[in-house]
Amino acid sequence: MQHRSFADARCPIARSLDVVGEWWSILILRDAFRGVRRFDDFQESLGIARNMLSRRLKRLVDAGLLETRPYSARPPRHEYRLTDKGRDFYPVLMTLMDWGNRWARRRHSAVPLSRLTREPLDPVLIDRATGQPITPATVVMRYPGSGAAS
Amino acid sequence: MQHRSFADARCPIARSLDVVGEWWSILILRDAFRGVRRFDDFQESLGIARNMLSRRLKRLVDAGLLETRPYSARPPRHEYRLTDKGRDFYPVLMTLMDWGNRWARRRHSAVPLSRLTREPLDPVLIDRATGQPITPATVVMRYPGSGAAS
DNA sequence: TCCACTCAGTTTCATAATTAAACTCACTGC
DNA sequence: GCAGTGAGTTTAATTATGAAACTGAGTGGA
Repeated sequence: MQHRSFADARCPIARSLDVVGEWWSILILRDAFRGVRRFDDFQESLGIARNMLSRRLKRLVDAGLLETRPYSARPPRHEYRLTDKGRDFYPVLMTLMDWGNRWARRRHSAVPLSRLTREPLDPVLIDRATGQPITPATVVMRYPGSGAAS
Repeated sequence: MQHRSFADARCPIARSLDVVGEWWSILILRDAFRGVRRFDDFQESLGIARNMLSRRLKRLVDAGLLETRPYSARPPRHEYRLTDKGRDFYPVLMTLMDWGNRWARRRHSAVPLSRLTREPLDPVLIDRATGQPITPATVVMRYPGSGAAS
């Protein structure tokens, strides 16, 4: 039982997609951030086929974004929880959410608010060191063999 | 010729994935940001099957992230270019890239640098209004029916 | 003891998506 | 003419996905 791979080891985007690029994986992570932990709850929340859910969870656990934790010994039951690696995926979900709210708007949509101000969030990506916004114009890529290009 | 849909219209993440969640779509956008514009160049760069590339490009054009532009009338030829909607997808690619570089590291990997300092970027998501970092702890979601939850 | 129920899957089979390779079509340049 | 280019389609074989039924360890009640 393989999963497809984009296999361009030099590209960090391709490597990320190797782990989360399959159908459902990102929505499973979204649910995990919402607090969903159990097999049947994921299944009902997503409407995913049970065998697919089983595979995706396995993959996410193998990749280290989720971990299983027993919450009952008798009967033996466990739940799926985000690891640090999984929690660190949050910015991807937020930028996806923001893009969806900006460009694929619907009348009724979930909106992220600042916990402080209760105002809708306006997420911006900046560089921690310089404070500069990160845009195609402010970034150069450095590829394995030295140099730099846009 | 349908494409699958997650169909949860209230979730902006699901709506985004409706457009870019299929295999290859995100890597096509990545290549577009790198400057790739022509069918055969995408095909060679990605190693994608030509009929799949054709479908994905069509979908991305229909969804408004790419547009076709003739660059020669005789012979009739066109290229694919990012629209504003497509360019606005950049933060998703950057957060994916950052996650990949942090958690799926390889010896030789492309790394984004600040154009100013030529130092590796350390992308952080902040709220434009408050300047606060955006993390699960600083966000509450507002769902269509009023209230708020984590 | 028997029966119904829960959770977390697995199995089976039908349907849909993806791939590789070959083919099309409108040109150009020799 | 004839080979070559760019941008795709078509076809047939391979994979992935989905729906529904089934499994297995255990609980709780009659």
